[in-house]
Amino acid sequence: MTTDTLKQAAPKISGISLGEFVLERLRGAIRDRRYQPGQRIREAEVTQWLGVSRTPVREAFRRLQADGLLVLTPWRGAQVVELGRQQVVELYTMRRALEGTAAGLAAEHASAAEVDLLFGLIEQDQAAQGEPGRLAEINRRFHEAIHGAAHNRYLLEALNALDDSLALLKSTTYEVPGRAEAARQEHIVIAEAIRRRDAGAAEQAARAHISTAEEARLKLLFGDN
Amino acid sequence: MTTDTLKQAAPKISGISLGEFVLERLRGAIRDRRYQPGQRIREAEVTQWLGVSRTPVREAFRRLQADGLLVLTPWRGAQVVELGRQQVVELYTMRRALEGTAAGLAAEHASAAEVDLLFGLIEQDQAAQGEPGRLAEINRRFHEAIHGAAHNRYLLEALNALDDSLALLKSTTYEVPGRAEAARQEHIVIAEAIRRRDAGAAEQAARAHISTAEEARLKLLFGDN
DNA sequence: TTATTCTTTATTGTATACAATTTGGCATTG
DNA sequence: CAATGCCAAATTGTATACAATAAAGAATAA
Repeated sequence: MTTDTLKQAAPKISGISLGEFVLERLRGAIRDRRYQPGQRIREAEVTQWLGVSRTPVREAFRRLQADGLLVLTPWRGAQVVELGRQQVVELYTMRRALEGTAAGLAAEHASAAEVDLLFGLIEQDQAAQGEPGRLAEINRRFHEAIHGAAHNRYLLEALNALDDSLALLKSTTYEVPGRAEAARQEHIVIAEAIRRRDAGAAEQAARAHISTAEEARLKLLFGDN
Repeated sequence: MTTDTLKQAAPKISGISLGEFVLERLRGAIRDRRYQPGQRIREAEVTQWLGVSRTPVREAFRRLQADGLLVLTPWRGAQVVELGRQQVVELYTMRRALEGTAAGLAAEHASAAEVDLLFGLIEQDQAAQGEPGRLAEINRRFHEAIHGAAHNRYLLEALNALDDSLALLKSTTYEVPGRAEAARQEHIVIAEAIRRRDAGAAEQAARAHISTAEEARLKLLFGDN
């Protein structure tokens, strides 16, 4: 078995359906790279792992296909998506557009509490110097805060799906020397534009932030320079 | 039966799976409003309509849920999504962002043939004056041409999903007096920006185009002014 | 009569049996 | 030895039986 040897108990009385249960477990396993890109996932495998029948497993497969995490080939089943260089570039192009839009909308719609949250996270970031794990977590929450402040459910969904796709990529860009400090500075520029309700500046700052993140990512993955 | 009385023959030797077959039929039925927003779709109904078992029907339901066309409630099954005013506004916000991005990318990446196609469609549009059906079709192809010229598969997918969602709305904005002429002028501005490779101008023009379309749509649906 | 509880029925969630298809190995042949 | 065709095993696609749940109606009591 690829992931666990233990058969996991499926929720018997839990409110959610088995399909949802399997979906979340699989999504988690892919996010954590317990199923790696390119790897084939057999139905029987998941069936034994989670102690459910094939039906909910197949339902989960369909959802993950729609989210762009699995490729389903007829009669060959599911494979975790593998991202090539071109696809990474295209994903970052999408992310630049969506994060820019989110930042712009946040500048228009964010509540005072949401703005405070952004600056609170910047302070936490300052305090977490040199701890890559915590930095990545705080970074995630900073972006989630902006996504939420945009108050657009479709945009939020699209950004979540994008994050899942980017989780297919190995490691974090915070491993690049100096990336953490650069990111914090960029975050400050974005947050300040949002605070002064300057949608255009917030959008541009967010786009620039994603562009530098993309640069770091491509360097990390493919040794670009 | 809501849609057809005839039992449709499922493809026996066709290459695609029954799940895909059901998916496309259902998507079409929702696009054509044979299943209307808010309407409940029972599995047994589709089962009899298309002459397949419940399994492929349920697979199709899952995909349509992921695409935002169906709401699946546990133990209550599928309902076609109903869009309220707020959701329409949020969808158009997304569309403004994505169409703007597509136009900007098209300005950077479009081939000569793709640019020619855009202007060809503008000429066809000119010739189809006063035929709302043909105008809507040409409009669709114009936007598809831009989406394709952006050369970004994730963006393309997102725009297609968005189009499906907007198909949930009744009628076309071309019913608004003067909308056809305004749209053609806006198309020309976009196409010319793309031809002279001005990404910023193309993005702004596309955004403005979506904004006027949104205005027309809200007027049509909710009587805004 | 009205409210409430129980029962029945319709509908969806899950498991499993069966059919269709692919894949890998083996034998056969050039 | 290499190439090709065929068979068997593994795997997925589909149908269906059964379980769980919710919704609707009937019966009873206040």
